[in-house]
Amino acid sequence: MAGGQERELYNFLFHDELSPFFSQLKPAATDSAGDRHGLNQLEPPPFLSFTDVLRGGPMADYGAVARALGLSAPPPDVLGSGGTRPAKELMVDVGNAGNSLTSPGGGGVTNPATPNSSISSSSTEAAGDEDGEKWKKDQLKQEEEVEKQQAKGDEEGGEHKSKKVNPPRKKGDKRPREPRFAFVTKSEVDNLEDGYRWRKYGQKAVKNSPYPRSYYRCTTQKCSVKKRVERSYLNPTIVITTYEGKHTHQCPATGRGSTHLFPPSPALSFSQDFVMQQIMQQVNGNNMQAGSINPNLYLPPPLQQMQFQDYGLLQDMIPSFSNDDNQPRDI
DNA sequence: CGATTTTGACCAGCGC
DNA sequence: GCGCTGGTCAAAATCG
Repeated sequence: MAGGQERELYNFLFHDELSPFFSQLKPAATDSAGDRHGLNQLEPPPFLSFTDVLRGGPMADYGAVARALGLSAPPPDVLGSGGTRPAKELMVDVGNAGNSLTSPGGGGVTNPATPNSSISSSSTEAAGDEDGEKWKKDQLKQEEEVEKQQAKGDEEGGEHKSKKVNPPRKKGDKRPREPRFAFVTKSEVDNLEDGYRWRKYGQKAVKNSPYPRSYYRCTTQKCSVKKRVERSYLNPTIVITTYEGKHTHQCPATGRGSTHLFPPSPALSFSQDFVMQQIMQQVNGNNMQAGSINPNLYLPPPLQQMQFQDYGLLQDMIPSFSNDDNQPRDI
């Protein structure tokens, strides 16, 4: 991967789509006076461990987020501080993080004790209990429908090749969203190497943006993880990668002697795997013993994370991400 | 030749 | 109801 060392990575945790995230950026935010909202403003508070972050830690409330982002009261030393950060991360739970791909009771690879699970509950709550209930109902309903459809399909003798036959959903049946995680990455390349293999299945123009959004699916059979990749139109060096779903397999990269010493533990969600990989890259770059790092206990200083739990909040926050002026290129 | 990408069309959800 | 938009499909094109 070309941009491995040349990027700043921002991971966010928030609800709902990323699209409005950048599409609503105001160009005006890029003027020089707006520097205080630049990416370099994203100086999170001290150290957050993954556990902290994923459990809805210190960044969970708007005030903290806003402060950290310099929306209202930026820390005086945020600009250009920490000159040698190879990467910054903010992790965004982009949606139904509470609904693990592995269905409740489905066992699967989900470890109920994973930080991810913790996020989900808190973020789901943040999203609103009603929605949560609704989703559960929808899912149950959909499962029933799917079963019916499958039974019917079997009787009728298989797949007919009309479009849109795959999702046998009824009108009004909302498709349940997978847990989603967005990573905002400063990178030259769109398709960031995350160890998995992806096949592009679509591309759409993004409203208010000259840059298209690409849709990828994990090429591994039976793995339904998807990701979307788009660029910020205000800051083309920023790539927003949104992962949806959970890998049901090990990371191919780790299977063939990748430099990441992290085992693709099924206990970690794919997103965490990814974050871990990013961390390990950073860690390795800092002459640290990757194998000695416990992801739950240690977050390398170069990686600083924030968690946002409210989509509306994100929208408010976005302008602070839009301005790339005088962004520190601390590579 | 299989895998992947491109691209236009289709569909669903949502706001007005 | 209509139009807009996001997401997906699938045939064709391209790549390795």
